Amino acid sequence: MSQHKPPPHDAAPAGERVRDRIFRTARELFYRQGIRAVGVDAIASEAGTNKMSFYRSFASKDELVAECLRAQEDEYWLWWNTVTAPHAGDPRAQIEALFAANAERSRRIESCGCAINNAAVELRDEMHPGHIIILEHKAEVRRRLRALAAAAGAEDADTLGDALMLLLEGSAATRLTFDDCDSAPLCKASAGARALLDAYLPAAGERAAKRRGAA
Amino acid sequence: MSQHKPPPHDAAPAGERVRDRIFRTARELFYRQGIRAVGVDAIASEAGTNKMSFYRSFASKDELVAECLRAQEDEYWLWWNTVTAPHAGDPRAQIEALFAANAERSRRIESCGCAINNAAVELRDEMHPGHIIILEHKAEVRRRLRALAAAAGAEDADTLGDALMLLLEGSAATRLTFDDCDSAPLCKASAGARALLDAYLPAAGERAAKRRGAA
DNA sequence: GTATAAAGTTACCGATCGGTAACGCTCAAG
DNA sequence: CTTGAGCGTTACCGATCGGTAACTTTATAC
Repeated sequence: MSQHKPPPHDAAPAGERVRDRIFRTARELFYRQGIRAVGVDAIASEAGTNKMSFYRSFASKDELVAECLRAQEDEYWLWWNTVTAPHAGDPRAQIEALFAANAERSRRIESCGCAINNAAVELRDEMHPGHIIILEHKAEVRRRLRALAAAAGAEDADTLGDALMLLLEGSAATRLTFDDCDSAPLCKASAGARALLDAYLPAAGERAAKRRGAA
Repeated sequence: MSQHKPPPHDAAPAGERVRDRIFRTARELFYRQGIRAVGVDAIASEAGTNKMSFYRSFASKDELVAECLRAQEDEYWLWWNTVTAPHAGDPRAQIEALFAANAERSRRIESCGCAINNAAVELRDEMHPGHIIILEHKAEVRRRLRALAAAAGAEDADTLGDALMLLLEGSAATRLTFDDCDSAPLCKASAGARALLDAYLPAAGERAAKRRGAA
């Protein structure tokens, strides 16, 4: 009985602390099965430990949830910045790159839509520590999309930015109800975004006409 | 001790049976607080009765949830048909009417987005009796939007239909995270839909250009 | 008035929930 | 070698969950 754990859990970074294992496991389970559907017992045992170790690392389940949401937000902006960086100075290209990357990511089988939107559905209590994180994150997404629309020279940047956001959020929202990744509605989000950009960016009119004429 | 109940619950249709009261109360609570957040005890007592009467009318909570989803779907198509009927024969007008009515409804303070999408987030278990209802409902929404796009003469009807669906679903999804009804992103869904229609309906090109020129 | 169905009432079940107490082991730093 | 942090283990708590048994009361129909 020298070694009790024949690393039963998927690829764990070397030297990963118990807290990190719990955290990673919790994010995975919350995302795949829902926050309310996963108890702390399930998280702990799936992470190869037990409830006591859980509560040595986290004050409560609610606090863990909030921390998961913060991590989700950080990763999201990291993703956002990575996707847009190659097109610095070209706001339209940045928007199109966001939609392309979003489609690519959302189409993956493991995708269950937007973790933060899903959390918004499950955490209706405004006193939940994760509530404010959700609101602020979505407000920032909106702000950035509107800013991109303005930078691209849109006549009505706020309308364009909001419409783009609806396409993005719609992509995430429909992900759970259309499991065939290759024919889901979200595959058309990029096309929709392009049409919106053509409609709202003054210099894009002729380009759109040309493309339509060629098709 | 002649009368125990001084009608403590909001406007109840005369002669409403206990089962109907429970059902109406459950739909309301599920929608406002979430399905998993509401127990059968809470439903029963909020409906002015108790758990035993609940289980005399419903086989289980899961079956009640499924029945709520079926009712939600019925009401949705009733709404849809009512909104589109005045514009029979004019698919584009029907689409625009759907977006206008959707915005009007979603902007109401009591709105918590799409009950069926919210259920999809909470009921991840594919064995739940409500799961199939959700999938079929969304598939039908998609089918109808694509059909409307085709009837309107869109070059790529499936893409237009799907893009419109993303706008609609995005409107619902963002409802929970933007509580200011008058400035929420969903207020721009109609404008986005119009731009998409202009882009995909061949005869609409000049109309859009004229509108943009006049603006 | 009586039969019958609908609904209220109390008490209970096993399971699970989030969360805690107390103890023992291991391993690395000093 | 000692100390202490980190972690595993077992047992437990009160609350709530979905669901049921058995009995009583009320209202309706004939």
